[in-house]
Amino acid sequence: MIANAIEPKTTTNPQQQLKTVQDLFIRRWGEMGQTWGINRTMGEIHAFLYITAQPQCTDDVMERLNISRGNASMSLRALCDWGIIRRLHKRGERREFFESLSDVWEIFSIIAAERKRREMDPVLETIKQCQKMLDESSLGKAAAKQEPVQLTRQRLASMEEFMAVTNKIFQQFIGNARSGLTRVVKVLLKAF
Amino acid sequence: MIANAIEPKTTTNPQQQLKTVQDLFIRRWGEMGQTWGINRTMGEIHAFLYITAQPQCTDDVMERLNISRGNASMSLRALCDWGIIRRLHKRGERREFFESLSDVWEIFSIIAAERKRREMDPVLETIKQCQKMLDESSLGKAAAKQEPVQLTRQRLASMEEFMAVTNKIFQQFIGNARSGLTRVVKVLLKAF
DNA sequence: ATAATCTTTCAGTATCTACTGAAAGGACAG
DNA sequence: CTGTCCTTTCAGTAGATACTGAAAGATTAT
Repeated sequence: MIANAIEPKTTTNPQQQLKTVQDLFIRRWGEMGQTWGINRTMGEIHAFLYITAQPQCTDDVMERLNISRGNASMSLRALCDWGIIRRLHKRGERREFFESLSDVWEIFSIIAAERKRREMDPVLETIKQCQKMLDESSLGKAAAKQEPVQLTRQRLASMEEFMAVTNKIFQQFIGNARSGLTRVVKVLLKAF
Repeated sequence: MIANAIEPKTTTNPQQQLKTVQDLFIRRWGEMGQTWGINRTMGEIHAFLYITAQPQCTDDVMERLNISRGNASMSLRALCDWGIIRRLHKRGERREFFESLSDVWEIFSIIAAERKRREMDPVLETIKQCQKMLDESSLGKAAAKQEPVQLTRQRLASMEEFMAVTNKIFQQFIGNARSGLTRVVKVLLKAF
């Protein structure tokens, strides 16, 4: 509230500067969100809650990001469903507030887990199904030996191996969310 | 070409079965592609080239996936630009053929590298810029100590640490594409 | 040169996704 | 119960993205 009167080094006031910085972050985070299964607006809302590090209500969000009430409501709910922000009731306040999880690693881990479930798991399942449909007992011995079948089976096998291994990495990461990223990385960096 | 005449175990013929299996894989891979910065059609084309493991020409792609010439042409070019499929000239053939990279780990590594470049790098840069705009020399000592500023600076710092570390992991993975995933994973699995 | 074969481009269109604003739905206060 | 304050829902619309098909551009054969 109190403007810093004697401060020759800057021309813009600190309040304004803080807002500018936050907006910078918000915009970038929103862009990034788009490619993470979270759309721009959801990304921006999350960024706003994260970067301010203070509970905000629906109107705060609407004002800051210039979005409609409906959009704010739906996006906030979606973020709650993801689990990367939380509802918060303030004593004596009628309206609801929202805050972001503070632990970045936890946030990332939640998103990673969801993406694994929605994207990788179905592919792995499909690959297994495909392999069954191409084995000898399904096709017959002679047919199973034809070149096109063999080639496809090989490709399926390589892909399965890759996915299985990637899945394990994900699980390790997700499972170790609490211990932070540092440990994982130390191990990795030492190994190479 | 030669149908397997005496094969009591299956009712559908092997050719048909192979196609069905491939289509299953193609559809799933296409869906997954959407969330990887590659749209459904591009994903499907890549899946088709990968799973058949044989060079295919533009008309093959159009026919198999029921898409227009224009779409096929543009998507194939985009996949070439990504570097996950390659053009291939056949002796005495006028038209061009395409084939997928065969090494899954290499494919993944190319995509990961591109995503890091397009998504993570800009965010890291923005964070650094934000931090500069909030340090004492920009805001003045008194202003820099205000609570909202402190909170934002903390959040920026946590995020930077996280991103820096994630970046390193990516680089390790990308840099070790040739050696395969297995090595990375063995290290990880042992560590926990 | 002309024709034949294949590829690329792009304006127009279809399809999908995100957003708005107004109306309906709680929840609490008096 | 009635009014106030806040949230949610959703039909309609705006905006973004993907796709088509036809025309123009290349390349090789004759």
